[in-house]
Formats: sequence, C-alpha cells, structure tokens
Amino acid sequence: MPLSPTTPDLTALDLFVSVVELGSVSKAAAAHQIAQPSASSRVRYLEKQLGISLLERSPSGSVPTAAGSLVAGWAEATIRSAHELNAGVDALKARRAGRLRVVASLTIAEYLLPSWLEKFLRNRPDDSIKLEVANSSVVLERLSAHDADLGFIESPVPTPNMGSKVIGVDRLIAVVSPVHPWTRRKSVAVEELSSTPLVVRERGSGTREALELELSRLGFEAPNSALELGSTSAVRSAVVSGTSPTVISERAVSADLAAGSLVEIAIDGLRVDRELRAVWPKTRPLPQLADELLKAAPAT
Amino acid sequence: MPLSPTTPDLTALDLFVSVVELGSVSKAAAAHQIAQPSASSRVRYLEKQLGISLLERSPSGSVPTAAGSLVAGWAEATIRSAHELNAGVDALKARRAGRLRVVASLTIAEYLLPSWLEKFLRNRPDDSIKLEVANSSVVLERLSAHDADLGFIESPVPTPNMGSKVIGVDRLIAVVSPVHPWTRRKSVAVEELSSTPLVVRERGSGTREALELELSRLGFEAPNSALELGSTSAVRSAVVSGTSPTVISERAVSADLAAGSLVEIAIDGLRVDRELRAVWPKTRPLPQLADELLKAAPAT
DNA sequence: ATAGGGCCATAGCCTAGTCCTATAGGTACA
DNA sequence: TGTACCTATAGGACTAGGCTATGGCCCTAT
Repeated sequence: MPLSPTTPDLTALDLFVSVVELGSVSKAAAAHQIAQPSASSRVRYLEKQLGISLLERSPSGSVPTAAGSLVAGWAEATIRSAHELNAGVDALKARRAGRLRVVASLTIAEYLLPSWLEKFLRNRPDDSIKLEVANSSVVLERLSAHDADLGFIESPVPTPNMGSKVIGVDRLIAVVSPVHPWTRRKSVAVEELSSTPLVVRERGSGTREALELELSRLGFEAPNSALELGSTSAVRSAVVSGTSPTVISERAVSADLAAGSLVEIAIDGLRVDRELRAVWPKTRPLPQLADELLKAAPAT
Repeated sequence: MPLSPTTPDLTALDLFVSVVELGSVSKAAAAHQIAQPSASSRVRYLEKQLGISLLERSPSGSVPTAAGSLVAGWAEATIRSAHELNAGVDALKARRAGRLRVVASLTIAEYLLPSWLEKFLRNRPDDSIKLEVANSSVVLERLSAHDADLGFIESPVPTPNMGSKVIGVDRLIAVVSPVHPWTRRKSVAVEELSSTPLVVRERGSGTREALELELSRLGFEAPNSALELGSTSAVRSAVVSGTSPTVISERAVSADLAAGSLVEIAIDGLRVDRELRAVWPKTRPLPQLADELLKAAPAT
C-alpha cells in the first residue's frame, strides 16, 4: 500500500534528527549547509505536517519534546536505511571508477552488503566500490578471469584455487500469513510441507534448489507450486496477502516476522542452512581494500 | 552525518516499488492516485537522480533491470521503516480520539511498538490508538486510574491486581566502537568493566539502574561515568564516535552491530536481562482491541 | 546598565520539482 | 482494423523550500 500523503520528507527528518543531536536549529542548519531560517521553517513545516509539536525552542537552543524524542528515534531508523540505499546505489553506479570490484549473489547483495558498504565508505570517501550482482557460477567465473577482486556466494566452493571465508548463514524457513491454519499448530511434518502447494521462485533459483535438494535428501518429492514468481520480494508479498506458504530466506522476511505480517512455521526435521561465503582467487593476494571490507563484515 | 543531496524522495521510491510490484507504470500511478504521465516523469527523474537505469519499458509494461530489482529491495526496507514512523506518529497524534489507550515505557515505545502498531492499524483503519510514553511507575499509575487500557513496562510487576504477560526480553550488552582495544579480546571480566568509565544515561534511567543493580548483586561497584547523556540514541552516537564503552539495550544497537559501527564485547559472568511485559488492570476485562494488539506482539 | 552574541522567527523573492490535461506513438489481440 | 493496453512529450499552474535581510529574545561580560 502507498505511503500516506502526510509522510514527511527524508531530508526534513534528517534535519530534525540533527537538531535533536546538536541541540539547536542553527547548528543543524550549519551541519546541513543551509541557512538558519530555511532550517527553522523546514522543522516548523515538519511539525505542522505531522500534527505534533516536536521541539521546545528557547533563546539558548532547542530540545525535543517527549514526542519529539520518540519521533527522532524512529526517524533515525528510516534515515539509516536510506543511507544503506545510497551506499548500494553508489556501488552500482561506479561503472568503471571502482578501485575494488565486488561481485555478489542476490541474497547477499540485497540484505547484507548495504550496511557493510555504508560503514566501509563512510571513512573512505576517496575509495569506491563497484558492485555487480550475478549467480554463483558467474561470480566464480568473474573471479577467475580477474574481472572482480572479491566475491560473495551462498554455496560451498567447489574449486580448490579459491580462498574463502564463511561470513554468515542464510537459513531458509517456512512462513505463512498470520491467518493461515498452520499458525495454530505446534509444528508441521516435512511430508505435509512437501505435499502442500507453495509459492516458489522460478526453477533454478538458489532458494528453490536448496529446498528441493534438502527435501530429496530426506526422501520427499519437490512440492507443487501454487504460484511461481521471479523475485524474493514478489514471493514475500504474495504470501503476506495470500493463502499459500513459502520457504524463504530468514533474512528476507525478518521485518515481516517482527511486524507480525508473516508467521514462521516450524517444520519437524527440516533444516536448510546455506553458508554465506566471501571468496577470492588464491592466485594473487587479496587487495588491501578487500581485506578491509571483509573486516566490516563480521562473521555473524 | 547528513544525507547525501542526491538522496531520492520517499514517495518516488514508493512509487518505483509499486511499479516493480505491479508490473507497469500506469498501474502504479493508479495505485498512488496520480496521473500516468506524472508517474512516468517521476520515475524518470528518480533514474536520473540515482544515475542508474531502473526499468526496461515496453508497450506491454515495465520490468526492473537487475540494478532496479536491487534498488527496489533496498527501497522497500526504507519504506517499511517510514510506515512504522507514520504508525507511531498516528498513535502520538491521537490526542483524544483513541479508542485504545496504550502507555508504554521508552524502550518498548521506541523499538517494538511501531511495527506492532503498523500491522495492527493496517487492517483497522477505523480504529485508533492513543500512545503515551512514561516511566514504569507512571505506567502503573495510569492503568490503576483507568487512564489507559494497556501498558508496557520493562520491570517485574510488583502489584498483584495487574494482569501481565511477558512479550519479550531486553538484554543489555556492552558495546564499544570498532577501534577500541577490547575488540581484540575474547572477553572482558566484570570487574574490569565496573572499573572502566562508561558512557551512561542519567541516574534514574531504567537502563542504568538495571546495570548497577546487577553489578552490586555481583559485589561490584557502579562504574564511573565518562559521559552522562539524556537519551539512548545520544549514548549510542557518543560511543560510535568515542573511546568509552557503554552498556545498552541490544535492541537499540542492533543496526549498529549489523553495520559494524559498534562491536559487542562479551563480559564474563555478566548477564542483564529485563523482561518486557504487557500489563493491564485486572479490575476489568481486557478490551477487545487490546487483546488484538497483544496478538500482534508475538512473544519473541 | 548596556553591548554583544548566541538563539529563533518573519518577510519577500525566486527557483525547481511535481502535479495536471491533452495528445501522440507503439504493440498486441480480436 | 478497431480496441485496449502500454509509455512519452508538451505546456501551464502550484507550492515547497531555498536565499537574504531584519527583528526580538535572553544570557553574559564588560
């Protein structure tokens, strides 16, 4: 559903957060390189738009009201997310300039990389990263051909001439919308899952392959598809507003689980974990920037 | 630091996400109640602003480019956060209209409530919630006086005439900036923590009390304060850019931990957990809306 | 007491982004 | 060859938000 028409502007929220942090409208104006009256009117407009008084103004500065502190906290979360988006966009944009060329699989690029990039680029304004997104085999090709310095994939590394490091785990979990009958059950058996039509990604996608592989290892058939969609987020929203379950990366739906718009269903005896790995060609030493980026990516 | 001047507009991102979800600019325009040419030019402007081509346009609709899918995913996270902000603001704004009056302590109001509210209000546009923020004792007073229907607090409930339910746990953890020497240690002893100056909240804040209580239970003194600040997020940013550790709610810094701008330090033998509880007066039955809100708040 | 220097606010002007309607060109399918 | 989808351009109007200039408030130092 679209955002409410009274949604505040990101830059206004950012300015307001600065006011709260710095203690005065003037200082915030300076930090954002705008004139003080502009900042003043911007914040007033924000208050009018939200219908809430956010600041206690005084000749010695401005402090947030109780509501203002709360709004500032929420705004900070939104702004952080916007920063990550910016970092991701920067990496995508760096068509040729990139001093460090990273090639990552979709899950990692989408859910993990932005925050690493944001942190990484924050203190190194002169460096840039070129980000490319591809499936696992292409990632390995690019590395072999020295078209990329550092790769990220979701599967074990079959080639011996690649260095690698596990940087996290991607667990696939079964989820349904909160009105689904399974939400009233303690758990569901694997065979019941495998005989239930699911919302799935297209054949060949890493998520789907991993699930089907694990099911066949347990001796079950691949489930029928209730609906077949081309992206993780399409699957997500289909399940939120539909009646079929799906099996999906935990990271992709963590926000939905927290918000309650999706519910995790325990599947007895099924556990699909994929290791997330950084990989690089052993043939030459890891560039220093790559090494530093890896340090920004804690092994969760 | 301020957002980059080329940060896209929230409404533009929202529109773009709709285009990706619905498969055409026209449909997205309809969903956002604007004319098709407006949507078209808005998306073009977004592409120009980001410097990335986001859509493959065709006479039968528009599909995202590879970069476009990625951007759409990041944008979705940002928009979700904005929705939560809106939900929180709505609750704060409902000065009198609220059919359900909720009073919550700061940690819960800041980090947990927005997503519950967002989910809750989504399907109940006619209902509204009035949110008040107060410390634990005021929460209990309000409930006793029937000035509120449902409360959320971080401490055990001392009064017998209140019903309550644990809805989660707030763990306090020690964190430092990534350049702090402790990051090279396996763990730190409690006595070392208690003899190190910390960035702390003002005396009387729940977080600080909980830490000092636990330390004194273990026979240690309360740590000196390197810096004393009035809000959780002020503490957070002081630690990010400073040299002193702090002990803070895990939920308040989860984004920083993920991004690597803060690092958790294991403290041997110290564990400060606070139960997050919903409370309500037993004297009258829980209103139906309160019951439904509690269902939206899964016991994590 | 008075001057200076912090703060925030209002006034008036201008630019630029975004909305609208009207129109046109493409592909697909009956 | 309509009809029904798509997307794009043109031209005009609105307004949010930027600027400079100015004024009022309160504290502090002289």
